[in-house]
Amino acid sequence: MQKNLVIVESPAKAKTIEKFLGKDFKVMSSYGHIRDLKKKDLGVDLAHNYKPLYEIPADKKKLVSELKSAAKDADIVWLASDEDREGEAISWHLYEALDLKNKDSKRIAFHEITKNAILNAIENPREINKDLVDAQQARRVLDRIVGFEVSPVLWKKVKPALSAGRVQSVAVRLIVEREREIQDFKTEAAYRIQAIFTKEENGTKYELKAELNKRLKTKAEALSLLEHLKETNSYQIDDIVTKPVKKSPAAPFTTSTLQQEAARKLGFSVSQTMSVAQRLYESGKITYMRTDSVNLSSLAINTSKSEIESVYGKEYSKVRQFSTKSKGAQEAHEAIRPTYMTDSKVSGSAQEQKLYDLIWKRTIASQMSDAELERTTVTIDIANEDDFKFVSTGEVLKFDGFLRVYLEDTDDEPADADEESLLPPLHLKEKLELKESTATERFTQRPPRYTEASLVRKLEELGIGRPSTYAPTISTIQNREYVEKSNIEGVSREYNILQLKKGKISDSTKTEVTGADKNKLKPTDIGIVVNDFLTESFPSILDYNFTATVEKQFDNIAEGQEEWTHLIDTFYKSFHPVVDEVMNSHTDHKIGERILGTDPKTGKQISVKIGRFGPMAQIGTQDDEEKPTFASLQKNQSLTTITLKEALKLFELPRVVGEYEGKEMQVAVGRFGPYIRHNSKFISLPKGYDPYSITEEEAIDLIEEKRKKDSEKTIQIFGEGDNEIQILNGRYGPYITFQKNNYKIPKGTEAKSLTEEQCLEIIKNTDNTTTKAKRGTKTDKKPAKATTGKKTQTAKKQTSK
DNA sequence: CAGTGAGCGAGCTTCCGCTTGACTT
Repeated sequence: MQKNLVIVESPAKAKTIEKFLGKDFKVMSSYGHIRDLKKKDLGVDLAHNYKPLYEIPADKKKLVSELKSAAKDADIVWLASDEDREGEAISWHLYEALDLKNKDSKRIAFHEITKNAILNAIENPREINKDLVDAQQARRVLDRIVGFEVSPVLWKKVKPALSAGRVQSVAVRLIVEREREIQDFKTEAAYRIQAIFTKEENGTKYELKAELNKRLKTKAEALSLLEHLKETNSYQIDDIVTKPVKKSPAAPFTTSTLQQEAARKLGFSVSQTMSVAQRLYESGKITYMRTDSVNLSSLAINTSKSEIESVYGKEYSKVRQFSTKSKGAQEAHEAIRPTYMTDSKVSGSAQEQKLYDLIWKRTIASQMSDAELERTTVTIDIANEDDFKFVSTGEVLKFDGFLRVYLEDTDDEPADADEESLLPPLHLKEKLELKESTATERFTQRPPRYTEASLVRKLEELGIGRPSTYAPTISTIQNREYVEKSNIEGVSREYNILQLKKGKISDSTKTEVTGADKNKLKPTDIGIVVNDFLTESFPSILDYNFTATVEKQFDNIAEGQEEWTHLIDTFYKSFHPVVDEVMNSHTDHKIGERILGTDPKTGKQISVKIGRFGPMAQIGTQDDEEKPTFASLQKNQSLTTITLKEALKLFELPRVVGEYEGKEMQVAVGRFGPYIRHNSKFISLPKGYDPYSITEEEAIDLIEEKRKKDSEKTIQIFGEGDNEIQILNGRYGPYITFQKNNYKIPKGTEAKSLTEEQCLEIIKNTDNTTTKAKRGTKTDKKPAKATTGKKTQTAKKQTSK
């Protein structure tokens, strides 16, 4: 019907653009890429100069045929995907897949979604930039070759179904190396000397807090200083310096900075931030949320300016243009900002409102004046002492500027620096009285573990990964069980305090908790083993600069200075032989194996390594006549640190603790912790019970307790065996369970009064296709917990035998 | 949902970057 077909990447964008263009234009969306390398095998024809073998993925077939027929009907097809490497490739794939050779098709691009920008783009169409497309093909093919050649090496050498890649493997490396730094970190103690001085002026008493200009290494030094203070007790203000300080607002949000601030200020996970932002974007409240640009459109700058001037006054406004400094940024979009700067609040869920508020404030603040402070530094001289002085600083806010709206948080661990505050009136050469002085033993801080958001920041800094992949990458390395979010309990540590007060020096000890961590990324044994293997075998790929180096070469291709196949050829010729060599290299021990010693009972070798189901210990070797025996490591144990004694203990389980009702009670540790098995039922051991020492009586009590709880859970039971219908009390209220399916009880129905017939009715009326479909997708998808994958594997094995 | 695990078979797993979807016990 319409003469013109415009194709953009995102449906939300299509909707807005259609409004601007009027009825001669139909706007459709490609939903990102429409073609990709073959899903199976390498997808690159090595024998024919690395020809990429493209296919339309199954879930895109319908869309592509719709686009194709719409293109057929149109006079002109406008390819309006983003103006970056990936966007250019999307246009080219559309051109090829929709068969636009004999059609009038034009490539256009716009950075802002405004009527002017779009009309301007339509007046200035161009050809598809094949060099840029080739740069994308090089990127795509390189990633495929790396991923699909290195992963199989891991399957063979470490464990099936593992993965390696240009981005994920480096992300894991960062986390492993940080953990090593933490392990190797040696804390150093030093004494921090603080003092409180007093003075009087016009009948008012003032206090002044100050700190010694140096920390003292030993207790003896600290003590001798306090002794000196006690003896001389004479202090005078030596210097007062006041200077203005300016603070400037941070740039508007990119994907990465939004993820960081939402984590710090709102406690959102990286993926949570993205899905909330997606909803805000789809409802037209914010601009696109996957961007590496800090640029604001002139419209946004102007509306911010008038908003600031009307709400806060002219002196709060300062127009700023930010420039992107992150490596490899492609800047196809604007920064993340509110669509309408005049809306300081929006409707929606609590999360949406909070995230929007953050985005609004950050954007507004970025267009506001600097905050102006006055910082005063006072130096206090100690009589008969040349090396040491006390120093006190105070800050006065002269003009709040952008601070009125927004201050960026930092990731730094809470430092023990005092908050800088207002100083009392002070004069040069003035004498002060010492009220007290305290020497506190302080320790250097170990490096922090990465959070999801700080890992994203590091990856961005290294130019690794893209806004659209930060969240998925973090999921991948956790799904593969290379890293996990851990809660680490701290240990308590003593520290020493010396205090001079009223002419006496006291010495006391206090304790503090140190090393605790919550929700931080920590490598697993598999992560450590895989990382060490990869960094040794493929050092160039694991190099932190690998991406940055190849990005430069992609740029050369984009500028037409190099053939993309030439780059890939050079890479492959040096890379592939290494893969072959590593794959075929024979080692007499498995990757990551540690030999701990010999079993005192049998004299056989005890070792630990990664097995098919994760880290395990084993007695004996495959060369022994008898088969070796195995035991999984427990959750809190690690391949790298487990001792012979701890390993031997693992083989004491499962253990029979006794009998109850004529059936054995067996204790063991499973995936969900220690449990008792009795009459083929499982009962978890609550905290405080040790599977190695639990007694028969304790076990019986726990079984009885569990039975009591279960009976409270059950409301009614009908039938028996396969026809058993249970009405249970669940987390979300009562529900019916029948043949391993759960059914909702209609609102307003009393669960207790249901009859068997009514239950069957509910079961019959529940749309079974949806529950089945749900189950289908669940197994199709990546196993959320690794168990589904393992289950099918073992099941297959058994049937084949 | 808690067991498993060292060699005949057969075939599976895997990358990075663009996009959104359909779900609730």
